[in-house]
Amino acid sequence: MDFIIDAAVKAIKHLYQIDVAPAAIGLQETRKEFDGQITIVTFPFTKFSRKGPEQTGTEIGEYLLSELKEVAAFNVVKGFLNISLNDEYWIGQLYNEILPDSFAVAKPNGQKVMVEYSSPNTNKPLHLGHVRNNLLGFSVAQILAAAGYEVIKTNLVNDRGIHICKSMLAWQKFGNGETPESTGMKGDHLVGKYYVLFEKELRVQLAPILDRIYEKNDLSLFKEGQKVKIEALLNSIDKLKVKKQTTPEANTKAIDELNDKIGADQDKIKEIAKGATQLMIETQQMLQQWEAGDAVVMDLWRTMNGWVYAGFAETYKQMGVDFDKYYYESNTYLLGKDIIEEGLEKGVFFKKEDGSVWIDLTADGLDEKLVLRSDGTSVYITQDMGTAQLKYNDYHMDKSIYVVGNEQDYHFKVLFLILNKLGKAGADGLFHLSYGMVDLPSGKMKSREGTVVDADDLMAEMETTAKEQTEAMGKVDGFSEEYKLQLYHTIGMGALKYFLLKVDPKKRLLFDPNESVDFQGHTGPFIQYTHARIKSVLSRADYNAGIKTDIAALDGVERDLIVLLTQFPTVIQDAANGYSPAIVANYVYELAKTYNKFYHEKSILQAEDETLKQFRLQLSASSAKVISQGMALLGIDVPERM
RNA sequence: GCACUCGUAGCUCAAUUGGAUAGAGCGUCUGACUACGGAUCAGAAGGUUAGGGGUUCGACUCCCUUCGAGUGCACCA
Repeated sequence: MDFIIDAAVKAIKHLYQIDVAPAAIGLQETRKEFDGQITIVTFPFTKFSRKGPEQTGTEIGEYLLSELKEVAAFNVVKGFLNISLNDEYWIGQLYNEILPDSFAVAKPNGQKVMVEYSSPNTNKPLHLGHVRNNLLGFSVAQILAAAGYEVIKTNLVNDRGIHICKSMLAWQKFGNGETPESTGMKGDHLVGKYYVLFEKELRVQLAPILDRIYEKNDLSLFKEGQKVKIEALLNSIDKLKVKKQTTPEANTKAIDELNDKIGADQDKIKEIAKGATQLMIETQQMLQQWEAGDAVVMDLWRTMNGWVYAGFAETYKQMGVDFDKYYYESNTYLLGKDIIEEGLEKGVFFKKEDGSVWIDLTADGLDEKLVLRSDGTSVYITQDMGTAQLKYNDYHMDKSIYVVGNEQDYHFKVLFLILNKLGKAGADGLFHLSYGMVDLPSGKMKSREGTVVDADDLMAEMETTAKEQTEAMGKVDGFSEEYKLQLYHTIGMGALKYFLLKVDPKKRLLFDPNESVDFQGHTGPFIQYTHARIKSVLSRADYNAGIKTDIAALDGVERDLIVLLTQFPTVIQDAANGYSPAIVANYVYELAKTYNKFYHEKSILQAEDETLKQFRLQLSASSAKVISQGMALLGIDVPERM
């Protein structure tokens, strides 16, 4: 559409003697209720023309009509100049742009981008939240690649730390030597089982300790500093309880708030008290042994992580995601200390009396943030600084995307700010793709309350539902068993992936496990069905992509379809710029819907003459191609038959 | 308490980043060719865009404010 923008710039120069930037010409699609395909908003130019928006629009319109052979007509409604391009132009678009294999294949833009996603902990299986993360990360990587970037997909595996030790300890104590082989369980689920067992046992051990705190006021188990904290919390709780009693019962809101605060304080006490359980003491010891490289612990760690990796590999395969590079925290958790030195020298960080190192971000509207403990060990953000440096050293990428939930917004704000202040190469290209949590109707998923939706279970259920739906429609007669299995997977995953990706990543997402994901309407299977139907028509016809037919005029739906198809490359760029698969998802749906309308209104195989038939076949084939490519950007396959 | 994010039809989501009479799907109701696949298509009903104020030729979009929801505020990761 650049030629219209250029012409509009010339029109304004010619008519009003003003130079406007091409970007100032806001082209948009003409809304369905008006004639035309392209619209220019003329309000911004009235200050140059010193005329009303209608007259300005008319003047520009007349200029375009006389200067551009592609412009067939125009009309002006208020400040909107609606332009109709002639059918010859649109038909030319189909043959010269859309039909060739080069359509929507971006030239390499010479830029490298890293997309880090998934990044699981190795102590339990993946759940629905991870599914959103994985699908988003994979799709964004596909979109960026289609937009011309060289993409590196990475997975930063959190394979060490206290949570893995919990699973390890529980297995040691209660496992009786169980293995994935001996139980037939998937490795990640087996390890997760022991994590749950750990938490269960921990609660048992915690009860008497809490009893001593609340009932007997006995704090002898705790160190001085902890005692002070607990006493302060107990005090706070007492005050809140008094306040609660003096609050009228009718004021339910105030009561709820007080209860929340009491609950929060009690949780804090619980956290401290956990540290006094035998189980946590042993877990801490195990972590120290791990850090010291104790042979037995290391061996167990390697074994159990191995189980988990085998399990994850299966889940990733089902999900259809993959990675170019794995980073492991066991290798990176000590990184970042040299950056601390560097920051101190540059005066970006400062050291407190106890030896801890901080950065003052109050000038940027944030807080003071600890970057190194007083004992000289790293914290989370120290590692991340080091890992960012490591990644950059490995790839020298222009951009680096972190696909991480929005609960870590603050962390990444701080991390990027620090790297910027340190003047690190690549710091400008850092981006946190922050996505919303997946909520259940009951609220947030909580592993402790057993309300998590397991990724493997979910995918299996989707396949089962796909099978039931397909069989109920009696459409699988004559399909081989092998093809059917493949098909159920394609449809089930298509429904799930589309459901999760059609929503703007930033927004939180509601998932109701009791209400199965739809297969009709604005869904993946709807789009897959459209594709299969086109393929069915094509296979019945002697379709030839090469023949250029001589169509004189287009009908409304046909033109709409071509207009939509021409937008595909722009959609890819927009989605890449916004890191949003939702843009692609909504576009492909719009395309499928428009195709279905065309399909119902126009006969293809029984077209009036052979020329028209070939043309409609070409239009159909183009639609199938774009649907298939668009869905591939979402990581969704489209079947030939379903 | 402080900070950030969000609030659009009964439900789940759009709205070309400040543009036209706010659009889809599900659900509800009505209808569709003896032709290419009915997981489809056509139509109806459904809205004070949470409330109020402001900026603008123009506001779902930007600013202020009230209400409501979520998240974050560890020498955890």
